[in-house]
Amino acid sequence: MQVQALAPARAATAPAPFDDGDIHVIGVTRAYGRDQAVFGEGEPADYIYKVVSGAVRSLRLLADGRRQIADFYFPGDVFGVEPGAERRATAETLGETVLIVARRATIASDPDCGARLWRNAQAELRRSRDHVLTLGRRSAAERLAAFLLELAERLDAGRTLALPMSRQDMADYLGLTIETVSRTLTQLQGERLIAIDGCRQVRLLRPDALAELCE
Amino acid sequence: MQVQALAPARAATAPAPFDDGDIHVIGVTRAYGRDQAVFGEGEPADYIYKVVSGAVRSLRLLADGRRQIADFYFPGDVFGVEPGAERRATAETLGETVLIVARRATIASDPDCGARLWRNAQAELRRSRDHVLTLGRRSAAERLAAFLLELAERLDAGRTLALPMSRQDMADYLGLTIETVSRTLTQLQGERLIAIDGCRQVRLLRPDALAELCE
DNA sequence: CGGGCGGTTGAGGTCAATCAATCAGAGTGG
DNA sequence: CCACTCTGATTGATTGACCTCAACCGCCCG
Repeated sequence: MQVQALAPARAATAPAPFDDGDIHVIGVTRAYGRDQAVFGEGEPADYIYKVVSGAVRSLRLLADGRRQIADFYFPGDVFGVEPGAERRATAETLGETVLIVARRATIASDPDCGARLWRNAQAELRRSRDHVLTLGRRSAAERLAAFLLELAERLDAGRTLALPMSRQDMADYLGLTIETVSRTLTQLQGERLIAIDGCRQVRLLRPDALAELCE
Repeated sequence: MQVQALAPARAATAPAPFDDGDIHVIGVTRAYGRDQAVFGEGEPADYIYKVVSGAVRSLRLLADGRRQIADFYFPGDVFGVEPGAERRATAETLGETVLIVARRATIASDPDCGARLWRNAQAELRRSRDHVLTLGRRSAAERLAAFLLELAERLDAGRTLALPMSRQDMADYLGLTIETVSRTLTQLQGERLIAIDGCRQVRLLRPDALAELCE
């Protein structure tokens, strides 16, 4: 769980555009190591980011160390766009990750950047609303089922899913403990809804039944 | 908890602008009774709304009836703006409520409506992120403390807070049961952090201590 | 071979849910 | 004005899902 906040990002290469998706900005690609901080809560929000490869978690901490992951970002996702001057959450890489980084001001040069930012914010809001439903009202098994299905969709994986995050990250996203995540996964495996092939690989044997669990 | 979905909204008066705040649209004011549906999940998302007086809850239901309130809207708040064609949640009034209603298309006529929609979505997203932290990682007492403080701020109440919603609504927002909400409020009262004057009125005796509970 | 790390499994504890009365206030009708 | 009812809130007793604490496992790497 240690984050190498001070380790420098690994080399900035030539400028590259935010080419796919609908937010276009000229930026610089940057490679990060595992568990590196991209930005921290309270820092100035001067840059925006787009994931090229790898993955990022956005999280908040309570004073006693309790941790809640608000969202994950995968290739193609834009993150770090905020209306205020200050970051309201910390962003960290999950594994080796490449990002495009652009000054926040850059994006305003886009003629209808407003509409694009809006759609981007709406996509995050939609996920956040699903997340609220999951955290507020679903059981551990239902949380895991919803999580695996969402992940399969966002990663465009078929039924074989390579988990980009640790059990701890899953727990902190789902509002559970690492032990409950582990137990619940083996329970789902026992019910033949999933198969676990090494701890970072899951096959969805019955996506229909998983979806039913989420109603 | 019954919603009078079929009861007609009470009279539409002369056109009125979305005058304050930053989203401006010509619309029509409309009065709703208590617990009336403004729109339902799955319906077409053709209109947007602004609260004039009263309050609105936005909620989702699981198949077995579990209910999660995603957000409340108070005077000045705009809600019902969605990128898709279909509503992803139900909106219902809490008590007697007046809304301005406008066709969704109307808003696009605003030159930089994109930027305004973006700020609006960001405000909702910010609240949703706080909500995720609360649901994922806080105890019942911490949830209530955070809720009361947020409410006081959004309603611009001082220390004396008129709750616009029932215990059931609070429970469904906070991911608790009505019994736990009730018990926890009396516990906070016992600790002299709040005083309860009739079940719809709360005084925050020690907002500092409540804030500390939330870290 | 030994140590470390992430994950799994087990035993027991805890906080909130559930089930069940009881209570308080608002509205109704005698 | 006082029963009576209905609804929402409170309180109590018990249960249960998930957490905590602890041991263990498997894998990687030195």
